[in-house]
Parts: sequence; structure tokens; C-alpha cells
Amino acid sequence: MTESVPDIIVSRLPVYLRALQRMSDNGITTTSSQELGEKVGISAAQIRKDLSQFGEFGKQGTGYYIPFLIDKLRAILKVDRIWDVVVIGMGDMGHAIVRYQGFSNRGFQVAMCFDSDPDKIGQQVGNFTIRDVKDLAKDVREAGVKVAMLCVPARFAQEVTDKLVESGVRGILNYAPVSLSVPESVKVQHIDPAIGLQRITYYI
Amino acid sequence: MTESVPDIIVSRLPVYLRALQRMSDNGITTTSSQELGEKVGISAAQIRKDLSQFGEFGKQGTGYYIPFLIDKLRAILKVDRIWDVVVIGMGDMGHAIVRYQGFSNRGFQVAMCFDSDPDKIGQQVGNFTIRDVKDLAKDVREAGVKVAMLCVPARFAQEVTDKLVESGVRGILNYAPVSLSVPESVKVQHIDPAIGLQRITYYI
DNA sequence: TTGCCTTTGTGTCGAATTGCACAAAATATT
DNA sequence: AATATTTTGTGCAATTCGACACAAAGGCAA
Repeated sequence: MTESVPDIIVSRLPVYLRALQRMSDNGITTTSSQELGEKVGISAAQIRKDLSQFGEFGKQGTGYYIPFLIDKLRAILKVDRIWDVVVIGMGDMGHAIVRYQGFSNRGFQVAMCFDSDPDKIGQQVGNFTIRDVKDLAKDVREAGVKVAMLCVPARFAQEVTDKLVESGVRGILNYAPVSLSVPESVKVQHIDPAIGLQRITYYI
Repeated sequence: MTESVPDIIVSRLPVYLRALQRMSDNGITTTSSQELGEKVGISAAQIRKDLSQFGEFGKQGTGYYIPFLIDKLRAILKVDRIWDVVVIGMGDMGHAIVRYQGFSNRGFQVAMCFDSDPDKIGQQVGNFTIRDVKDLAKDVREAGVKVAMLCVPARFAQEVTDKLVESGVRGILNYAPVSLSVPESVKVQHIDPAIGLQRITYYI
């Protein structure tokens, strides 16, 4: 039985994984909590404690064998598989996301995309034909897609969210600049560049 | 003298501001910590305590007068002005950012954009002509730009970052999927959709 | 005015998170 | 084989953070 792991620890794991995959790409096979910590800007003790929530992945005196640790983290984060993702809203941001090449080796692939604009529906973006958002519920449910990226204007975000939740989506990456209301069983992560920038200017 | 305010509180302020601006746009002039908390998914007590770090902005029995609180938050976050922002890397993401219309009423405007690809340099994106990244240091320094959005591939991110820091940039919103190393005086915020998605799939 | 209702700002406390330090384990060296 | 070196995993202490509760203040109704 898994002890419930604090959110804040879970939120750091993808950062570790990203750094490890980068090291692996550079041909490095072993690292220490010290070295990894310097790369990601987190203390070595913190990293060791975070990882120890899930098992003993390192070896005293040697550190961590990177391919092994990557496998473990991918399993923990459930990205030891490829998740289909649906993208809603084919503005500039939706386009950029659908065409982005960086998802596949991190556990995700775009499976379909939607818009409500009749001029856009039917058009091609990358390998995909933009579908009518009226078919969103049906298509998402039938395909069993569990993860969505929401790129619609703020005023439509909540209504699309409700449809997604209804259709069985369990997680939403929200690019719309608005907070979403969802059941507890659904996880939301927010991406809002203006909020990121405002968190910066406070310190300048 | 301002007591040092915890990062975690600062990071919530832009979320409050966004919700308040939305309420204001909808013609609402007054709210309570209770109501605001429901909108952003944070407890009322938390909101009151966060705001009390900076002053007494509410009135017992009535709550908060939204235009006043917006002004206060904008001043605290230093977005009671418009910050020039430089965008580096004119791929799909850079394009989407430069063309995004949502920054101006939240304190930011794109001032210039750069790429290293000779085919892209000189081309028009929105109202801007793509400049040669070789001129980055000079142009940024001369214009006194303090904030950057980094949209280059991961392998170039650190070297561009170093140039930006050297040129006087104090904050970077990093879209590249890699951790950056910067002096303490420079603030970085990360936007990586794959990390957002991995934080979601853990819970599914 | 008086009494009732609402809502803030904050003191207190418990919980969550982080930092520190070290025994134990593994490797490297002599 | 014995010693030195490295680095993990973790117990404990310190700090940070969030929930709760309530006095005080303002508004409203009669």
C-alpha cells in the first residue's frame, strides 16, 4: 500500500526526471544527489528524502545509476507509457502545442484537437484535422482520452472544462488565464505566462 | 522597511489579481475573502493573511473594494506600469507569445524578438521584425529591458541566459525544458508543459 | 440608539516541510 | 587486509506554513 506522498514532493519529481534524461542523453550513466541537486537547484538532502519516499534507488558510495532511476521515476509518474492528449482551442497557442515535438519522449502525444470556429474546423494542423468542439464529448469518451490541454479564451474555459470532466478526462493542463472549478478527482495544472512574469517583477 | 515576504505568498498574489480583474471586468465592485477564495481555490483565512502582509486593504463587515485592492496588488507586484519584454527564439512558441494579446493589461508588452536562424532574421512577426541574436546583448542593454521570455531549444538555453544576465536582464520566463543557472539577483520562472502533464498523471 | 449580522486582521497552535548530521554501506587505495 | 573516501537513507531538530477561532469594526434594521 502506497503512503500518500505530499504534492510538493510529487511536483519535484518531473524536474529530477527531466535533468536525468538530459544527463542520460549526454552519455552520463551515474550521478549523486549532490550533482543532481546542483543541476536543478535543490539541496542534495531534499532530493534524497524525496526519492526515499518511493524506495531505495541509490547505492552508498556510488550514487544513482541514471538509467535505473529514470525507469523508476517514469513508473512513479506513470510516464512509462504514452498518454493520448486532447487539445482544445486552435489559436496560436493550440497550434504551437499540436506541432510541438517534445512530448513523445516524455510520455505524451497529441491525439486530436478541437475548435469552435467554423473557419478552422476541418483545417489541418500538423498531422491533425481540427474537429468541431460539438463532438468533443463524444470523441473524447470514445477514444478514452484522460488528459487535456486547454487553450481556449478565458470566457469559454469553464464550460469546456465541464464537458471534459463529463467525458472522463482526469487531468487538465490549463493555458486559459482563469482558475477552473473541477471535482476532486480531476487534477488541474495552470500555465499562465503573465502570472509567471508577475511573480518575477515583484523581486525586481 | 518591508519585512521579507515568503515566496509562496508572493506566488499567490498574481492569482488573486487575475481573479479580481476578472470580477472587475464583470462589473463587480466588492468581494470578500470567502468569495475570492472560492474562485481561486484557496481558503479565506489564507487570503486574508496573505494580504495582511502588505497592509489592511479590507473593511470589516464589507470585505474588499475591488478597484482599490487591484491597485494595491498591482503596485506590490510592480505591474502598475508596463514592462518591456524581450522574446528569444521564434519557433512556434515564440510566435504565439509575440502575437499574444493578453499581456498588455497585465503589465507587459513585447518590445523586441530574436532568433539565430538566418532565414528568420528580418522576417515580420506581428508588429515586430525578428532581429539577429548576435545583437541581443547590445539591443537589450541599450533598451534597458529587464524581463525576457526564453523560447529557444534546450541546448541553447543556458548560453542565451548568460547573455541575457550579462545584458542586465533581471527576470526570465523560461519555456525551454531545462533548468537554468543564474545569479541570485536574477529570478527565473519555468513553463514546461511536459512537467505540468507529469504532475497530473501521477494522480491518475 | 440598540442589537444583530457580516467580515476583517491576527494570535495561537498543530501540521507540514526543510535542514542537519551521522551510521551504514559500498568502493577505492595502499 | 586494513584504511580512507564517498555517498546514501533517515532520525531529529528547526523552521515554515496553514487552519482555526475570535475580538474588533463596520453596516443595517428597527
